[in-house]
Order: sequence, then C-alpha cells, then structure tokens
Amino acid sequence: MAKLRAVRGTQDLLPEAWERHRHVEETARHVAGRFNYRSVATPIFEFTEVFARTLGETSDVVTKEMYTFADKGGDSLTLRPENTAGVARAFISGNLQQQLPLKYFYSGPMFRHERPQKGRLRQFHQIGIEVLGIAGPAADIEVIQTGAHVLDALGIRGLTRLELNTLGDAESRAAYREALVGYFTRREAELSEEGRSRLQRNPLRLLDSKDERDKAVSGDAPRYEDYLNPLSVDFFAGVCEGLDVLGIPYVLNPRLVRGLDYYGHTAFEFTTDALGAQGAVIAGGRYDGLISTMGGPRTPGIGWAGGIERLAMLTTDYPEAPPVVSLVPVGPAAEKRALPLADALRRSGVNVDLGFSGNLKRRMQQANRIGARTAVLLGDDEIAKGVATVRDMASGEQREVPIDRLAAALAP
RNA sequence: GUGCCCAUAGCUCAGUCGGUUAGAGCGCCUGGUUGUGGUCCAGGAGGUCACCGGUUCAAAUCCGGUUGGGCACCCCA
Repeated sequence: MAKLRAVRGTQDLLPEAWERHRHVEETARHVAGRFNYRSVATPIFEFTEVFARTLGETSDVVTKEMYTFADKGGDSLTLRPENTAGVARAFISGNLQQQLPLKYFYSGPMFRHERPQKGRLRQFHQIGIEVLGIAGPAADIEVIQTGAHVLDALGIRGLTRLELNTLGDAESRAAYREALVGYFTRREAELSEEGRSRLQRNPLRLLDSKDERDKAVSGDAPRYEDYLNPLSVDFFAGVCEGLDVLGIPYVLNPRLVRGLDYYGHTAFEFTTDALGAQGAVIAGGRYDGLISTMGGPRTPGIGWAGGIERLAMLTTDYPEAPPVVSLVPVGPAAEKRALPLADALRRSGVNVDLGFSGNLKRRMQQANRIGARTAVLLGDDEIAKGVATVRDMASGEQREVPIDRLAAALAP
C-alpha cells in the first residue's frame, strides 16, 4: 500500500455520483413495484459451490473471475459475481416453493475479477428482477416489458436496442450442440487457436467469434433453427407475439448466447452503442434448470440484471437536488437561538444546513458552496424584532419573516 | 491473461531540437467589503515533472524497468 488508493477496479461514489447511482436504483425499484415485484436482499457472499455448480464449471466467471477466499472455519466462500444464484439459493433455503409464483427485485454490489475498462469494474452494482414459478412465455414477456419500462423511466430507451434469441430447451440444445461439435471438429484445423479453445469450452460461442478464420468456418455451420424442437419453437413464437402486442421492438440475434450454463429458451439484451465495447445495459433470460441443479424442486425462472454504472452513464436527465436552507446566525446570542430554530425547521420538513463555525461572510460562502436556495440570517437586530432575514441566493432579494412563520415560508 | 495508449500544481492540460528559475485556465487563500455569498478587481500559496535506473556537459523531454491509469481483445451488467 505505497499510496492509499482504492483497489483496482473499484471506485468511490462521492455525493454526485452516488445520487445518480441511487436515482437509477430507485427508478428501477419504483418501476418494478408497478409490476408487483417485491424487493429482496441476499448476502453478498455465499458458499463457493453456490456459484461454481450453477454457473457452469467452464464459464469464464467460474474459471477466472470469482473472488474466492477461505473462511476461518475452512469453508470456501465467494463474493457474488451475480445475484440469480443467490436468489435461487434463498428460494431453496427458505422452502418458498409453497408461495410460487414469486417476483423479486434486488439491487446491490457484485464482484468479478476482470481487467477493468469502460463500463467494466471489479466491484459493480446491479439491479435485477426474477420471476420464479411461471413456465410459460407470459413471464418472459412481462420480464422484458419491465426492462423496457425501466429504460423508459430513465429516459434512455431510445439509446438502446432490444436483442432477442432463443436458446431452446435442453433437448434442442443438446441436439444442436452435438451437431455443432461434430461440424467444427471436422474442420478444426481451419479454426483459430481461440476458436479451438471455444470448441472445447462452449461451442455455441464459436458462432460469435470475431476471428476471420472462425467466421469463414461458421458460415456453413448447422443452424439452430433446424434443431429447435416444436416446443421450443412455439415457446419463442409466444414470446415474440407478446412483444409485438405490446409494441416493444426487438431484433432477432441468433448469435446472442448466455455465458452462464443455466439459461434456456429466451435470452435477451438491451444494448447500446454509446458505451464503447461494453454495450449490454440490461441482460437476462430464462433459467428453468437452475433451481433443480442446485438441489431444489424443479422450478422455472426468468429474470434480468442491469448494470447500474452503465445505466447511469447513459442517463442524463437526473432530478434536481432538494432545496437546502442555510441558517446563518450572527453573533453568540443568535448562535444559541439558531440551534432550536434549526431543530424546529427540520422537524417541519425543511432541509437546513447550520454551519458549525465562522463569521457572516464565511457562512455565506458556505451557503453558496452547498448550493443553498435560501439563506436565513439571524442577528441581534432580527432577534430583537422577532424576525429573520430571508435571502434568496439567486436573486439576492431579502425580506424579513417573523420567526414563528419561518417554517411555513420556507416549506418546499 | 494479451495488446495499444497514457502519467507535469487540487482539477483539466501546455511545455518547441535535450539547454537559465517548469507555465496557463479553473479551483484554493488574502485583500478591496468588521451584517452578506455568488459576479468584478488586485495580490498570494501550491511541483520529488509517478517511481527506479541508464545515456548526456546538461533530462519533464531520449532509453530500459517498475507501479498506476485508460481503451481494446476476451467476457459480460
């Protein structure tokens, strides 16, 4: 620790940044409430196996991005890289299957050991929703609709594009995977080194490679639409139809896949071109297999997560800070009088900044610095008359107000 | 983990071909104004030129390394 600094990939959220952050979070929570999602919070660390088992042994998150440490008792714990596994674990731990369906909203920090870049941090924050217990496309439609509403409420929907794909059900995916592996294995010699690695880890990702050699081979690869079984086709058609009915535009992206193993059927992303390489601001999908692979009852689920930092970077329309009144006492008698006065004003709902020290000039500077809309001057003259001088900081206009009427005069 | 770019005042940045005491704007402090902030005027403080080493008569400037940061790959929110 040569010089005191924040850990790589972490950042301090000082008041202005934090207020933007909170605006995104509160807006999303509010919108989710409209859809009857209830807020939950799960621990920010879990037993490592909660993530290792569910995210897929070969996923990037599990193989190289987890913050894992040994607890004093010897348990292996991990800071959560995402929250769906935690919600699923809480569902199982709490025996909540009796209460299905459940709709949850969450918000909080996530941790991934990645190399930081624009829109990518090691500690970042997500908002998200999960719907548990609804097997049909109605849930997918509502979940995506909720995401669209959040973007609308933030005023940034127009900066994004909804991309949609189906990963099919387990049967379709297994059949397709087999076809893909067969195809690419026959032409393995033509693939890039990275491409061969993907063939082992996640053949689906080969279709998404940016390497020209891989692209050339991918051109003739089997198409997923030929391997989707009727059930998967119908399901996806149902989702698309619902979005059409709601007038939510989307583009089909067959290359849209999910890095985490437990996804199936619907996969979607609201992406933007305005944030450089890290364009996904809200992304999610269906995870019907997750809870049963964790040892819980077979329970369908679908949800999304949104990156608060990324959403905040896109958002420009933030609410104004609430007005603050600076109470400026002049002289010892006024300082004594200011204490209960500030107390009474605060109890009646006025935001009051009472400087801790300084003469009139110093306190006026302080009032200006904090952006006070109004300054209330209280000196010997005023006390003698039972009034305070109320100064509008923007115009400089001043008027005298009886002290017992201050609360009403200053109410926002 | 790999690649490219960057590091000079609190902040944003100039700094020529290597050459005297390293500059600007903003911010900060003091005064003009002892019951008035902001605006205006005058003045002032503030630098291990990231760090370590090398080349040179001479390094903020050239070279190597280290640390830190940014962007991209990868992956994703």
